[in-house]
Amino acid sequence: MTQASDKRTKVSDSELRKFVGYHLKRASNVIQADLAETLREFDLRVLTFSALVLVEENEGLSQTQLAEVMGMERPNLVAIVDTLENLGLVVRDRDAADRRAYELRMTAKGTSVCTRAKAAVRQHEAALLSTIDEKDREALIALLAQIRSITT
Amino acid sequence: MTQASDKRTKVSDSELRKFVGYHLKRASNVIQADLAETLREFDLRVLTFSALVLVEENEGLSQTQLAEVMGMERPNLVAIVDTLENLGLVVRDRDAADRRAYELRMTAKGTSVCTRAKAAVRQHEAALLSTIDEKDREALIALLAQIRSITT
DNA sequence: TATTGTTATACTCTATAACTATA
DNA sequence: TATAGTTATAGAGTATAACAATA
Repeated sequence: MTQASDKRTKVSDSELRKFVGYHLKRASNVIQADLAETLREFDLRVLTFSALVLVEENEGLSQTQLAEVMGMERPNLVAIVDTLENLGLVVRDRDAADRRAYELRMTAKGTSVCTRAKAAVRQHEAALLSTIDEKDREALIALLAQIRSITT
Repeated sequence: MTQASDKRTKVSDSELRKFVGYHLKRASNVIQADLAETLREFDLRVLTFSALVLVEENEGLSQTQLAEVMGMERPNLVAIVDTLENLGLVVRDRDAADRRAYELRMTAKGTSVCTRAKAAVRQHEAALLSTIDEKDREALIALLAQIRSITT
């Protein structure tokens, strides 16, 4: 029997659809999966890409600062910075004023990869969200930013 | 030195904020964390809660059907159904017509827990999103559903 | 042959506790 | 003592390959 059983009319998720969290997670999964695929050609994951963009925009910041702005714990950042350093995209400079800390800086290659990766992500996201007009996209971002800013 | 260094003006994420995926992930993290906390008193995680609600709405469905509607691979569902069965919330009934498959059914306890958990989630979500009016919340859900439906 | 459920496995993301070296 | 980075570890979520039982 290759086809579905007769009793298998259809599976409904209408109860779950009442919850914003359900929609949020499913939508996030779609975008994250596309994002991960887009970044693969640069040997970047979503988190290493985010970290790279943040270092570029805030050169010299410490790992503690990076962890804070990324909303994650410091230990989880070590492997991310290790990866970026091993790829030759970022360097750890000892902070002369506080020798416990590092100042994270871009390499020339890091800046180049960052620019190209951002362009690729912009392009893929635009294609993926092409059915949503500019006004709705801005409204969506505003609502998501509002949710994110909830302290809990 | 307890306070921040002078050079630490502020860390900016304005570059990342250009991407919908960034906002989506951060917002999703906030809601999922609250959801997980809400479900803890019922010994449920986000995925076991989702599965429980889906079994209640579609009694007799198979694990393959459940995996499909949840958007995940079959192997990952085994532990979820195991957990629900161990909690006494769901039972695996052998399908008489196809003895390879199970029909997933609610227990009385499962129905009771499901009803109370859904109420708790509704309540926590309403409180969390209280600053977003009904119209915006519906617009948000519509946009998220549209993104989710992208096949990729 | 193909499908259902399963085991084994691996990768990613997230979190906490405890260590080291500096401050 | 307190902080920056680190190690070790654990819990979740997700994915693929391969197997036994059944179709």
